[in-house]
Amino acid sequence: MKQKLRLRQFEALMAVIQHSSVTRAAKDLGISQPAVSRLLSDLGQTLGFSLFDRRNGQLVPTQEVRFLQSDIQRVLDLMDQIGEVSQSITERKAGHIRIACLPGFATSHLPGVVAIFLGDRPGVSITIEPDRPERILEWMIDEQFDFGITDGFRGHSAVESRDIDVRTVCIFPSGHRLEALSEITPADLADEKIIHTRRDSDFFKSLANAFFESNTPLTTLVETRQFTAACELVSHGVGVAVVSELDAVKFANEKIQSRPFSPAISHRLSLVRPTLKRPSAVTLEFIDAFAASLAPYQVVFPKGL
Amino acid sequence: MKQKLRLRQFEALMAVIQHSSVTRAAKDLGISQPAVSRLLSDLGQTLGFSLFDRRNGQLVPTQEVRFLQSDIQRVLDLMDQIGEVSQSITERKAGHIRIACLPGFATSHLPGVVAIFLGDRPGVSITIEPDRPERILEWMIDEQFDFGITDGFRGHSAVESRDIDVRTVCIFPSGHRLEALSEITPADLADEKIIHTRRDSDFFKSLANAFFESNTPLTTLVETRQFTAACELVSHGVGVAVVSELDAVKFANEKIQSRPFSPAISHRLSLVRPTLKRPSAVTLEFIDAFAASLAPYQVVFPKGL
DNA sequence: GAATAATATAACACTATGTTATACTCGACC
DNA sequence: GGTCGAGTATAACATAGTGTTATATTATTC
Repeated sequence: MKQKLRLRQFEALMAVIQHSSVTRAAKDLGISQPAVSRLLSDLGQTLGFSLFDRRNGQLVPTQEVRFLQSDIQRVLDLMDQIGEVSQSITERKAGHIRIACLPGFATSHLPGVVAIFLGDRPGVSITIEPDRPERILEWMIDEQFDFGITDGFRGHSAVESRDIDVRTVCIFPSGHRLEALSEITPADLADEKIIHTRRDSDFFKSLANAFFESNTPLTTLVETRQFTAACELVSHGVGVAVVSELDAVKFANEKIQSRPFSPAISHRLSLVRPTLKRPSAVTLEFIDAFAASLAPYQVVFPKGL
Repeated sequence: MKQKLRLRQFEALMAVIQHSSVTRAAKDLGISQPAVSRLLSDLGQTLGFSLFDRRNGQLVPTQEVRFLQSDIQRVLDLMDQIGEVSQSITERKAGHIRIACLPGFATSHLPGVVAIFLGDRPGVSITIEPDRPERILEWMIDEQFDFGITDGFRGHSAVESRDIDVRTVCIFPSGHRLEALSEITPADLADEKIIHTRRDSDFFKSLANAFFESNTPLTTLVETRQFTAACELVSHGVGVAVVSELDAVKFANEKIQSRPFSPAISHRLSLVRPTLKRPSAVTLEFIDAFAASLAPYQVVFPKGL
């Protein structure tokens, strides 16, 4: 017999083994007895050996069948599992998201968002890969990741982005004379050594421009890539800095103080993903969840703008 | 969609993933392109999400599909495996045989037969369980074993047996005065202390009868259940014995000699199996192979009997 | 924008799987 | 031994899954 093995036949077989009776198996499967009867005889033909022996009116599986039984059960279980997983996927309860982000996010803001997101979705898993913006951009273009969190993004045809401007604040060590002020301007920082981001970064340019506009010289103390590093330095009393409010709140403790900076300078984050690659539903949900998590820190533009 | 997941759809899916093209997948599966096309769309409907994205004319599986891919592949592999195993079973190349036997067989004659039998059948496995005849009989009745090798079997409705009479020989230590004889009679053993099997065994009764007929007293030295033990004792020079030729040849070495015994006494072995339980094809093959292996030791009855 | 290739859709054929009706098989019981 | 009933197999037919060919639609390429 060149017939193919069919799942339905296996289902019938296992049901009959379980119930030792074609009639009961049929009832269990919710179909008629003759249907089961034929499924079995077809299967027997295909396999080439008899499946059951009668013994006092009971059907007992032959040794050959018992030999195959565990494999057959495994197939049926796997099929069920696939069904369940695909169900989870459509309900956005399963899937995998690969996230590339700036190092600062990997350690501070992102984990909290991820934890909440996964809490409700037992089947979802997430990979987080922190690196420099240039590398994140590459990864998006290569479609190696589903979602990226970066800054200084200039746009790219293969990358779709959604920009979020986050408020920034001036931070300084506790007990500093600036503590007396409720808002800090460049002029207030005239005599301070400043920790700031790289000179080629957009954020530095905005900052430098603010100082230039108020005719205040900007004295560099440390130049760093990351706001986190700046916060760390300030908390050790090394100097003052203007950083994203997002980072400032993570570092808020007795050693560090923050005040709004005027003129308001925003730090532009870009939530990016590969344009051409169709994102999975969970990925989109995650991006939304992440964007929402940033809302409290987001710059609210005046309506007129 | 309440549709059921079908194997054929999975086959189509994997083929398309492999070839990145519906047309090539169809060619690979040996069916028409529209058939594959519909299998995919049906599967997509059932699963509830799209399966592929087009990219430069290539079809790339969505993340959801990749998430399920390994499970799907496993199902297909398992189905193949089941097909192959069942093929092996019908070709008598796979299965399992549970053998219960007398302890003597487990160590001497049986392993050789098993080794040759398995050599030609890579998928077959065998369990050997040595024990006393009473236990072997129980196991047959309970159908816990497929095949038993025993002696002193009296018949039982639930057990089918095939008796084989094995020649017996008289064994004695090398250098013994019996070495001079070409055949040994009870009279020759009149002054010997004899190692023999239990008094309630059939074999002992035949032996005792032979002595009785020739008016020779039978002096017991050791009473043992097993021929193997008797051989062992004889090889240590303890005494003489009449044992199955089967055991005698295994112990044939410089320390031990054997001669035919007259009158000829046979040792009746019974190859047994559960009557009601339909034996697997490999089991029957094995029983035949085992019976054949005993042929050289079997008593040839005169035609007139 | 036309030509070509790939894929989807339509209409239909055959097989798997379901149905109901009915015949067979076997142990229980008189 | 004959009858009964339970369980199972077979027959005849309906429906859904899976195949076909023909054709429309869509994507890619020049």
